[in-house]
Amino acid sequence: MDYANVAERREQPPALAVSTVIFALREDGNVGRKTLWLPLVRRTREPFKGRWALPGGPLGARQSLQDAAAANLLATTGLVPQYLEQLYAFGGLDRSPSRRVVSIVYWALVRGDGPAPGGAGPGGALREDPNVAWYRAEDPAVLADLAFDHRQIVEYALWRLRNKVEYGSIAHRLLGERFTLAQVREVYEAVLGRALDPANFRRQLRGTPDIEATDEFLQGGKHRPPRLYRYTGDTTPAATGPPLPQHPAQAAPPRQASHPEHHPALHETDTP
Amino acid sequence: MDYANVAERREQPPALAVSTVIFALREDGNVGRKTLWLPLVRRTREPFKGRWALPGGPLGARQSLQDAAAANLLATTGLVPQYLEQLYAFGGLDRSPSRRVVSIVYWALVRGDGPAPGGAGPGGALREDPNVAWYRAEDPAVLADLAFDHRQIVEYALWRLRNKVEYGSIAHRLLGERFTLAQVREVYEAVLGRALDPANFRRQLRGTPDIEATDEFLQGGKHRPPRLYRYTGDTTPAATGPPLPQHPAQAAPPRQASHPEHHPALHETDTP
DNA sequence: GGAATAGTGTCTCTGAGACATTATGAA
DNA sequence: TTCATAATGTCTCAGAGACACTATTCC
Repeated sequence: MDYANVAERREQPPALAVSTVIFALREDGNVGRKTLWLPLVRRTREPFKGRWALPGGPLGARQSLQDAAAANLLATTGLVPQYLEQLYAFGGLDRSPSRRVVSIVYWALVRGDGPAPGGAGPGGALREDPNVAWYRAEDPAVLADLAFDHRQIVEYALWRLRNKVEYGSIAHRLLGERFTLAQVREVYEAVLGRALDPANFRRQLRGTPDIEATDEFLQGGKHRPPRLYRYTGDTTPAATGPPLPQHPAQAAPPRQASHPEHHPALHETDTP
Repeated sequence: MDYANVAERREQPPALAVSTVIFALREDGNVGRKTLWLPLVRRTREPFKGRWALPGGPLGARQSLQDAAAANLLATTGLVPQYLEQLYAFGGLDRSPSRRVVSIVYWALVRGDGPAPGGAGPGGALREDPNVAWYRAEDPAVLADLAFDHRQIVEYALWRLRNKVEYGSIAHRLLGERFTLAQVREVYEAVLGRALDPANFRRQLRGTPDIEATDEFLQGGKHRPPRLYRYTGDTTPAATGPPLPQHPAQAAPPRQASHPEHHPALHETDTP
C-alpha cells in the first residue's frame, strides 16, 4: 500500500452537479436562415470568472436528476423544455481547477423564436439578466471561450442532436403547435447542415403517423399558402428514464482505457 | 421559502457510486447455443442482504469514472474489458432505502467462454468467491430477484447492446483473436435473439473492411473446416468518453413564437 | 402572365432478405 | 456415399434519392 500522500486520503468526495445544454431555433440576423442557439451564463466567481458557461448547479437533496436539469433550465431561460434527455456524466479528474466535480449533463430543446438579438434571446423578453446571453451553438469562437470542458460537452450535445433528429420526431419540439412541412424540413436542414429534397422529404414525413394534416393553411406568404400540420404523438416534455425508443445512432469512438493491475481488496458492493 | 423541514436541510448530499454491467458469451448447458451471461455479486449487508446485485462501489477520489468501472470489473471477474462504455446515470430518489445514491453505470464486454458451470464462469478459474456468480443475462427469474433498481439497469444495458451490435463491430470483442464467420453470426443471433440467414450475413460481414480473412481454417469440426478471420480495426479495450463530433451544421427554418412564464430565483453557476 | 413555392408522379439504384446451388471435408 | 456445413449466386422487394411535372397563390 501507498500511504505517501496523506492529504489525498483526506480529500473530500467528488461533488455532484447537474448542467444542461439548451437548444433553440432562431433567426440568424447575419445569415437570414434559422440556426441553433443556446443560452450561456457568465461566471461571477473563480475559476473562469467572466467566461461563459453552461447553466448548472448542485443537485438538490430532494431533486431527481431530471428535475435539477429542468430547474436550471427554467432559472436561466424562464422556459419549460419541450424535450429533455440525459446526455452524459462527465467525471474527469481535472475538469475544475478547484474541487473535483462530477457533472451529469442533460440536453434540452425549447421553443421560442424570441426577440432580443443581443440580449435575452428566445422567449427572453421578460428577463434582463446581463449574465445570461444566447449564442450560436455552432459558432467556433463561442465554443472556444467556454469555461471548463464545456466546449466538448456542447459539441457532444450537437452530435447527439444530429443523430437523434435523423430518425426521430424531434423537429416539432423546436417548432410551434402548427407547422408547415417546409418548416420541418428547415429544422432538419439546420440541424443536419445539408439541403434536403423537398419532394422526398415530404413523402417521408407523410409516412410517419404522428404528423397529421389540418385543414388550415399558413396565410401571409408571398405565394401559394402551404398546409399546416400538427404533431399527434407523445408530447411529454421530458424523457424520464433511460431512452428506450427508436433506433441507435452511431457508435461511440474510443478514447483510452486505463485498466488497473491486480484485484486488490474484494469488491465492496454496498451501493447501488 | 419553506423552512418547515429542518431535517431535510441537514441531509447529507447524495452519494456517488459507479457500477458495471458485464456481459460475456457462454455456452448454455440447457440450450446448446451460446447466450449472454453476466456476473453478479451477492450482497452481504442490508439493504437487500443476500440478494444479487451488479458489481459496483464508490468512486475513488483519484479515479476517473471509467477507471472505477474497470476496477470493479477486475475485482469481480479478474478480467480486463474488451469494451467499456458509459451506460447511464441513475439518480432516482428512492433507489436505495437508506442514503440516496446516484450511480453512474457502465457496461462492458469481456471474452472468455470459461469453465466452471456453476462457479466462477468465464475466465474465472482463478477466483473462488462464493459471493460472485454468473447468470444468464436474459433469464427473467434472475432479473426479477436483483437488488435495488438493477433489473431496469440490466434491461437497459441489454437494449444498448442490441442496438450497438446492429451496426457496430462489437461481436469480435466477445470472441477470441481468430474466429469463423459462423461464430460471429452466433454472437449476433445470441444478442439479437433471432436466427440470421447465413448467406446474407456472410455477405454483409465481408463488406466491412475491418474483418479480414486469414489463410487458416478451423480444424477439428465434423465437417468442412471454415476459414478463420480476424479483426483489423480498433482494438482499444475500452471506449470511454463521449463520441467526438464530426461535421458542422447549419441552420435555417420556420417561424413561431411561444412566450414563457415567470423566472424564479436566479441560476447559481458555481459548478461545471 | 410571371415568379415562386406547394405538392405529385415516376424512374433508377441500392441494400436486405429469401432461397437455390455448388464446394468440401468427415464419418 | 452420405451428411452437414461452408461458400456463392440469383431473384425480388422496399426505401431513398433524383428529377420532371402539375397546382396555386401573389405580384
